[in-house]
Amino acid sequence: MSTSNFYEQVYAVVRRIPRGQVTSYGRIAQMLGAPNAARAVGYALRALKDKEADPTYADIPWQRVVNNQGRISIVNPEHAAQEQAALLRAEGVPVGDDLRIVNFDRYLWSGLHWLEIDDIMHTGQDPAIP
DNA sequence: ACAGTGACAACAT
DNA sequence: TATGTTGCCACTG
Repeated sequence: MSTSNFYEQVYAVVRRIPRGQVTSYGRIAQMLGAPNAARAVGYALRALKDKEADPTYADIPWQRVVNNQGRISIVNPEHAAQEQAALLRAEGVPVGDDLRIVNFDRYLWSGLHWLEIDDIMHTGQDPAIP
């Protein structure tokens, strides 16, 4: 079971990323008050692959999260990176052949502040947090 | 309890 | 610019 609070917080934030915009693992970590947990954020998204069957996690726009350089970080499986690139392009985010988002700063999501996150996690606004 | 893992990031060459 | 190295953190068996 992986109903860990950290994972759920990551998912709650990712759900808020607007279509056509992106953010980074590190920025999400900062929003959650754990500035050094960027890797853990990536780990949380990686874990989604094992939750595909659960509809609770079916609507998470994981493709909108890239590394701090505006580049897709998935290494394997092979096709995964191309899949993420395709999903982003489909929503208007230009991704170069080098898997880097063109004009990254232009599509960067402003993000959430800790007060908003605290609200989301405590009022049940987020579908995943009953 | 503890060592291993990985969709990171910052820094050093 | 392009690699390589090091620190980090939450989760897993």
